Amino acid sequence: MTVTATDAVVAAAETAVADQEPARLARCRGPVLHPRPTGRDQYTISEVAEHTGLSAHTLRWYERIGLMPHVDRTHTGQRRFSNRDLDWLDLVTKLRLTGMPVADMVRYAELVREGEHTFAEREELLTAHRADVRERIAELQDTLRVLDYKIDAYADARRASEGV
Amino acid sequence: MTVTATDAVVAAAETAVADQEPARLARCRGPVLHPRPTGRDQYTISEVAEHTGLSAHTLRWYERIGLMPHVDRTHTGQRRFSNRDLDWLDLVTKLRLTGMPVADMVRYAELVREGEHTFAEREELLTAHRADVRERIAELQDTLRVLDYKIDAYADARRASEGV
DNA sequence: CGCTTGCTTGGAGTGCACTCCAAGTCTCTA
DNA sequence: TAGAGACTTGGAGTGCACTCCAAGCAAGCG
Repeated sequence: MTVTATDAVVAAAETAVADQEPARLARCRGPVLHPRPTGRDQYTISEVAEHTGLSAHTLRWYERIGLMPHVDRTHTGQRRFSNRDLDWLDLVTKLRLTGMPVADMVRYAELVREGEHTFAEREELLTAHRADVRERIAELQDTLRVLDYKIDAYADARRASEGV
Repeated sequence: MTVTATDAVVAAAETAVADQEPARLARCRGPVLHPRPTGRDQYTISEVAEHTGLSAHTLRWYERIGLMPHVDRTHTGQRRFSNRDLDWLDLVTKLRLTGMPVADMVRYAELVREGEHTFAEREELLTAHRADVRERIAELQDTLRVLDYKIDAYADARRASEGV
């Protein structure tokens, strides 16, 4: 497989998001547990597992079902993940945490592999998922109100019985 | 099974949340699709399925695994759900939508059956779940930012190619 | 009375997303 | 160079939350 100009453009687009993300979101999180070592572009499967929190099993399974772009191999066939692979896994992990079905992520991965002419469909897919995510946030906040109410009720009951 | 004073108190506490909820949350939703008919306290399983969006299979299964309080039966053994059952199902549905495992909901149902002395543990259980929900909202909002960024990028690409 | 439709049960089946296994190969450290 | 430990594969197994099935009972209608 050769790397075409189109591939490069797509890859750049794909990578840009992950690249700019840590900076934007840094304030939301504590220190990253397993910072990516700088100046390296080769990771064993267990290093990637450690870094992403996915199991090595899951990483192999992702590759089997077409959710990973082709991962480099050593001359003896062992996987060597690149920083770009890690970027991709960061995105996949985010989408997974927001409940996107694996089948949809595989579809998205296919579109990415197919090149630039799938931009429109990718945008559609992500837009649909964004609507989902927004709905789910609303549901969660809905439930949060109920939880607050009930927890308050139980706390009141506790205080009343302790205070007597 | 007799209804004790404790049961009544607990039931009132359980019901209160569901009762006050539609009013509070009405602004967030369109018209309710299947409003509960007034002046009725007897529903067949298919009516409840229609109302809650759960399947009749699922309702029977909820009862089997102890997620429903005992449901009344006709003299021939058919289920007749009460308004209180519907209130309970509303809560269960909310908790389920926010990803509470069924096992945890069953545990909560048990605590409710056991009476007032389990208030503290119920509060704990709900508080733990609330923390979960908050974390998940944060995750979703995190991903929302990434989605916005990527969708924008694709939209820009589309506009650029159309505008040339 | 027969027909249709709805309800009952325990148990089996489904789909998703992993998760593990067995048997063999490779890499690293002493 | 020997041994520990990490890596490989296809396929089987797991856990969750339903989802359906078969066989039978019950209610309402023409």
